[in-house]
This record gives sequence, C-alpha cells and structure tokens, in this order.
Amino acid sequence: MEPGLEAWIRFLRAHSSLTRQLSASLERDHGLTLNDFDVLVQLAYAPNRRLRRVDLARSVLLSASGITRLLDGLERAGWVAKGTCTGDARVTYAVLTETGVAKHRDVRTSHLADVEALFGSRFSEAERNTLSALLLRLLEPGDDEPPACASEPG
Amino acid sequence: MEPGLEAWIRFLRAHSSLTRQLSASLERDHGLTLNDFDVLVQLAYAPNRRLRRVDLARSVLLSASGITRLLDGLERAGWVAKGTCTGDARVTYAVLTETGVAKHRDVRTSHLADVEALFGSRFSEAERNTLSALLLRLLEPGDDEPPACASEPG
DNA sequence: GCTATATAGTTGAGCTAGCAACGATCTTAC
DNA sequence: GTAAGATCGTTGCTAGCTCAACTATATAGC
Repeated sequence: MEPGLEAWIRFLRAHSSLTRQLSASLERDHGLTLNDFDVLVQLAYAPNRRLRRVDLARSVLLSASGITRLLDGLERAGWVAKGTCTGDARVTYAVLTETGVAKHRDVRTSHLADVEALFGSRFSEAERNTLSALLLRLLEPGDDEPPACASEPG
Repeated sequence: MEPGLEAWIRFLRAHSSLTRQLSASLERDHGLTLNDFDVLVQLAYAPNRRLRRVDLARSVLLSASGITRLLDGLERAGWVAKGTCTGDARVTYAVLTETGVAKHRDVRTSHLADVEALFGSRFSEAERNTLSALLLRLLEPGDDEPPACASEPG
C-alpha cells in the first residue's frame, strides 16, 4: 500500500469502526448521537453550563448550521434551552437544563464504559498518554480565541 | 473534563478536523470524496484490480448499501466497471478501469501531499510508527476471513 | 429433489452534516 | 449619524450514509 498513507488509513479505519459501534449503542440505549453527547459534555463542564452557539460549534468541530440543527433536537427533548446575552443581541446561548444535567449524568456511566471497552482497554496507561499527546499535535494550529461574553452570571 | 474520555475526544476532534480539510481539497481539486479515493486505492492494489463489493465494503468499513451507491458514482464517471464471478452468480466485482487507474495516479500525488502536510509532517518517523502501531490495536478484533472467489484470472 | 438458512447485492426512507445565501446585530471609520 | 464590514445565527438545498426490506443465488439437511 501507499507508504505514507499507512498510519493515516489506520486512523480512518479506527475512527470508522469505533464510532460505528459507539454511536450504535448510544443511539440504542439513550437515543443520542455521538455529537449530541459530546455537546452535553461540553455544556456540563462549561461555566454556568452555558456556551455561545458559535463557541460550541468550534469546540465540537461542527459547522454553524450543524450546531443549530443538533441543538434543535436537544431543545425539543428539553435538555437544552436558549439563553440571551445581555449586551450582544446577536448571540444565543445554549444552556443545559436540569433535565439535561440529569440526562448527561445518566448517559455518562454507560458511555464511559463503552469507550473504555473499545478504546481505553486496548492501551496501557503510558500508551494512552502517548496516544493522547500525539493526537494533540493534530489539533494544534486550529485552536484560537477564548469566548467573549462567556462569564456573565446566570 | 471526563478523565477517561480525554484521549478519545482528541481522537474524535482530530478526525473531524483532518477529514474536513482533506475532503474539501479532494472535492475541490478532483471531485472525489475521501471514501471514493479510498476505494480507488483499494482497487488499485487488489489482484487484477478487482474486488467483490462485499469485500470492498468490509475493507473500507462502509455498509453494503453505502458501497453500492459509492460505486454508482465511480461507475458513472467511468473509473470502475462491474464484473461477474464465474461460479457464483451472486457476486459482482468492482473492477478498476484504465481510466480509473489513470484517475488514481492523478489524484495520488496531491492527496499524499495533503496527508503529509496535515498528518505526517506533525510526527517524526518514530512517532508515526508508534502512532500507527497504537491505531492498529483499535482494529484488531474486527478482522476476519479472506475473500472467496477472489483470485480467478481476469 | 426440496425446504431452510445464509450470503451478495439493490432500493426506499430517514438522518446528519456541509455549503451558500440570508437577516440581524455589532464595530469601525469618516 | 451613517455607511462598510465583520460576526452570530437560521434556513434551503444537496450529498453521503445507515437501517430495514427485498430479490436472487448458494449451501446444507433430509
């Protein structure tokens, strides 16, 4: 096979294989997409459990329209609500509701177990750290500015 | 953030970021999807440049219907043709045409350069080998049987 | 030979996501 | 204050993919 592509192709295969399995069980057991859960996690750990939609998009690497439609679903389910930003009428926050917090807590355990089974358990502690560090390199140049208007009180 | 998820989330982010960029330039410059190109590569290196559709699906980790529709496109473009299997009328081969070989050769160079820029250049030789070995672990249990009826002459 | 089961492949319906175009708001320059 | 440009968000359109259902062929048991 193409010499320079070996590692890259394994990367693609690994991603495809793992996300297929993980999103199937996430869908089956909890009715969530991987990205849905990812968004719940981001919000759960954000200050005041709220993020501007544009920051959320950047942090989970979805397009603006992708975030709009993903949040549509989470809002319909009652896990996320819209919040306004005093001082900048353009921005809309995505705010994790109480129900959303509960949902996150509920899904967290089983999803962590799935990730551990399919991903974490394949590596030793040291290997996982190595892998994590190598993966970080792939993200380096794309990271930028902190969110504005993100720390106002709820 | 969730302790056990750190490496996994980086994995997801890295995949999302890289595939977005790579597929955009592949699309723009050559009118191909990442999976399209992946299939061209698989066929280019297969014996007689042909594979059963089901084996192709397994090797690029697409569903059966996904392969059908992907190959529809490649067939319309003239890069792939259908071939029959003497001895098993159920199977249809995907065969790389001469045009398809040329297309693969044409795209190969620029795509390799893109992958090198976004992926390979981030690592030393040793690191890339480490990464490749670690990624292989993630694929281990899913590999199985060799294709039947795969070595008949063209 | 005949039925039951497995395998190869296609098709229809539905979902997720991206791009491009748009409206709304904020910022800067004059 | 007002015009030009940037930023935030939504919507229309389209592409790619999966699942479920289906046809057709192959294999095994009797």
